[in-house]
Amino acid sequence: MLDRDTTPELPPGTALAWGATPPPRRGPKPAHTVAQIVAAAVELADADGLANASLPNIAHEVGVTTNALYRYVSSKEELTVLLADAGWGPPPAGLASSGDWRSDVRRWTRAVVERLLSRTWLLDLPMRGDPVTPHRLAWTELLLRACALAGVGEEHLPGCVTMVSGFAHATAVRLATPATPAETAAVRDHLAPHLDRAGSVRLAALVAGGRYPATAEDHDAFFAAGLEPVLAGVAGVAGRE
Amino acid sequence: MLDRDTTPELPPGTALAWGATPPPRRGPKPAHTVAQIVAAAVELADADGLANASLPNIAHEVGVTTNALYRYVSSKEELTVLLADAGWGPPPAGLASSGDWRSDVRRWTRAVVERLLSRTWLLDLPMRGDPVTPHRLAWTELLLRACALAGVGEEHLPGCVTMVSGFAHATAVRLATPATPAETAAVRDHLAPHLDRAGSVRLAALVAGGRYPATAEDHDAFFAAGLEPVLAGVAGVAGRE
DNA sequence: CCAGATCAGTGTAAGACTCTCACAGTTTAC
DNA sequence: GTAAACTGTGAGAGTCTTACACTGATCTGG
Repeated sequence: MLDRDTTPELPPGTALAWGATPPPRRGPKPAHTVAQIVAAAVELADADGLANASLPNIAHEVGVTTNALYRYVSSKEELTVLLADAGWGPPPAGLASSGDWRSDVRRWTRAVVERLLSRTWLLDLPMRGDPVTPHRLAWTELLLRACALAGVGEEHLPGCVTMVSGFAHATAVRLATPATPAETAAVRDHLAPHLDRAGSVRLAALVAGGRYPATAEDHDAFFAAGLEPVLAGVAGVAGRE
Repeated sequence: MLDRDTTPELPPGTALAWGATPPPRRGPKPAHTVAQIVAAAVELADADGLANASLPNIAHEVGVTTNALYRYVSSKEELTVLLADAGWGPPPAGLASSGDWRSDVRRWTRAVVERLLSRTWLLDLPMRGDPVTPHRLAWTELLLRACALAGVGEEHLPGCVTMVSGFAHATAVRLATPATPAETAAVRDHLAPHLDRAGSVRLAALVAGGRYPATAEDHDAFFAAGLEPVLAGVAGVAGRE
């Protein structure tokens, strides 16, 4: 039972994520650090998915007993928060503003999708509330700047952030499980009669047109086409301030 | 090991979700149905979150042994797919088109957010790929119609759907854990110095202005403000066909 | 038409996991 | 030297899943 929580009002893990280090205390010095533990967890998740980042596995990787981890982290939930922030990591250096807000938003969204697709276990992490950890906030800050550069006013900034990041997340979710051609065909054949019967004319048209679900090939096309309404949305609230 | 899978190419649970019933077979008739099991799971999740919908709990609720469930469902994953579709349920009847596409999109988005906030365990379900279950597709069909009514062309329909539903999902995620005033204040006080030090001027301004994170009071304002760029985005790709 | 082989539904039991807590031993700082 | 903290051992209450025996209903062969 970890008792070093200096600010119990904060969501779990928040203080630790910002590098809060309690003042030196009495007993023997810790043989490891929270950063080491989180790094091990990231490695395990990268290797074999989120379920692989279990406390026993992490402990084995670090070289301690499962229980020793509870000296560094008060619960699995807290470690999950740290894992999420570490999994996102800092935004790529190339995301600095180019002066063209459309390019900024486009590159930001692409970077998010790429990160989520290269670390699909980030999609499995339970997320609630607003991001309050350093890396995730760094990503948000960049998006905020891009929107502000476009001329979006204060009252529409949160909305634009929610729209753009929501689109990025939804795109990653859709592309995260690349369907094999056989699967796609099976789904199509299975769905078509049901859709007709249910009167889902729009869906039926998309399925018949092969646009739904998107196959792995047209990742880029899907992304680019989806980005257009997003950019139009930002521009829409930016113009009429 | 359930062997009744008629179309193994389909994602797990898909066939069952559409009510696939294998032809009558030899042994004793099942004492229960998949629908009963899923209903019990929904009830448990509604009562105490997704973790409460465990196989032992579901089995207890239904009145059988844990293992008997494996005669109806081949794995927990498959049951999770069914649980997701049942949790969404059919879209409310009031979502039929009003003739005004803006109203349609607005009401659709609001309905999604409301459903997600009244069943926050839907946010905990692992989601990948495109929805292929009946209720979720019914929701999508309605959104597609609203976008088509706005004049969005075929090539932009998937993008608009992704944008709008992504926004709805992201909004629900942000509002799902209502922060107490004390928590909000604690986060604010804790974050402010870090943001200044990191040069996150935009975030610092939002935090200082009290707009970030949103408190429980301004759910509606947050939602309404966020919806504006979304509607502008749909309008943006609808006009220039 | 009836007997019996065949398979499905169920219960009991057990395996390999998970996260968490309690206790004793050891090490460090006050 | 005392008090506190790190670590290991042990254990408990869960999770999902598989294997095996038993009962019961259907289909097949005579």
